[in-house]
Amino acid sequence: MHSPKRMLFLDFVLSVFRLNGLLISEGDAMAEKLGLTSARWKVIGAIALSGRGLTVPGIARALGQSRQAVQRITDVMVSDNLLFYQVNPRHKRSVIVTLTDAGTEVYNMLREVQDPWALGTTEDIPIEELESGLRLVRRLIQKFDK
Amino acid sequence: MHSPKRMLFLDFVLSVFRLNGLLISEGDAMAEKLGLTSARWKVIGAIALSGRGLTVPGIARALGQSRQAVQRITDVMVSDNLLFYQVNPRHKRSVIVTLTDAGTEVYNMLREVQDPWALGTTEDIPIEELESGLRLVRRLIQKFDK
DNA sequence: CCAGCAATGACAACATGCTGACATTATTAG
DNA sequence: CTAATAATGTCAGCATGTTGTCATTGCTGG
Repeated sequence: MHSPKRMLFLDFVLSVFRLNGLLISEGDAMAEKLGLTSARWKVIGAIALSGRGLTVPGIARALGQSRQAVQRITDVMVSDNLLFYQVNPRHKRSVIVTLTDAGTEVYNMLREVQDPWALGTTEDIPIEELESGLRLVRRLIQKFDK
Repeated sequence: MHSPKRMLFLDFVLSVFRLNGLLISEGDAMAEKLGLTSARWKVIGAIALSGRGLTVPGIARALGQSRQAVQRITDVMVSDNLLFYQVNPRHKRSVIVTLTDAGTEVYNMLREVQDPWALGTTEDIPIEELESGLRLVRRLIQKFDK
């Protein structure tokens, strides 16, 4: 009934909600100096990590979000000259979202803030704990993401 | 530079974002049959766990959210007869949010769905992994929540 | 006591996410 | 090849969260 595992898991779930909110705050604080928000560096990050460029639905799939939500963000970022829409030879309508030079520069500046933050945050946490935590989170993601 | 720990942590952060979205979807799916949303069972849960009743800012503090966000949810839930505002003898304006009988019933029905879900989700995950994952998440929360 | 500070409710503006619906373009099955 | 299906862009509506502001209430240090 009140099995320890059940209580433990619900505690874990609520803690993930809480951590999620705090991480977004942290991200917003870091991105603020660069005129970004956490939603925007998610998009920049997804494109940068892809190497090439991604379509809007491609970014959405990478981030696990709806394509409509991503579209709204990319439209604004194109207005802000961080991204541009490149003609897609493989699809007449679905353009490829690419980083402009300004976007690449912002991404690099972001990393100069983000990297020390990541290292500072984890300096007193053994790498094994991080690995095992990531494994758990991934496992749960896989379980829910069908 | 590209230290393994840094990459690991960023991976962890992005995975937490992803898991957060999936958990909200799971919560919405479970709560839907009861006419709730995940935002609302967070509020119901916070009140139920408190035993007595909580003020709106009290719920917000428990959930780590802004009091305005909670106020909006509780206002709707009072309209839906799940909650009611009880006069607070200790504060002329800040009422105490309490579960109605209907609200209590919904909370109990929710648990009948949620408990099997929690057990099913974790059936193939050792309790030690859950404990260590929770410890990590808590540690990060404490680090960011000042 | 009371003057200043903190907490609260109320309202507004905004950012971010979701879903639904529709038309258009791609892909696939037959 | 063609018809059905899937993917995409676009627009709309809505839920949930944030911050800011202001008036009111409560608390606290002199």
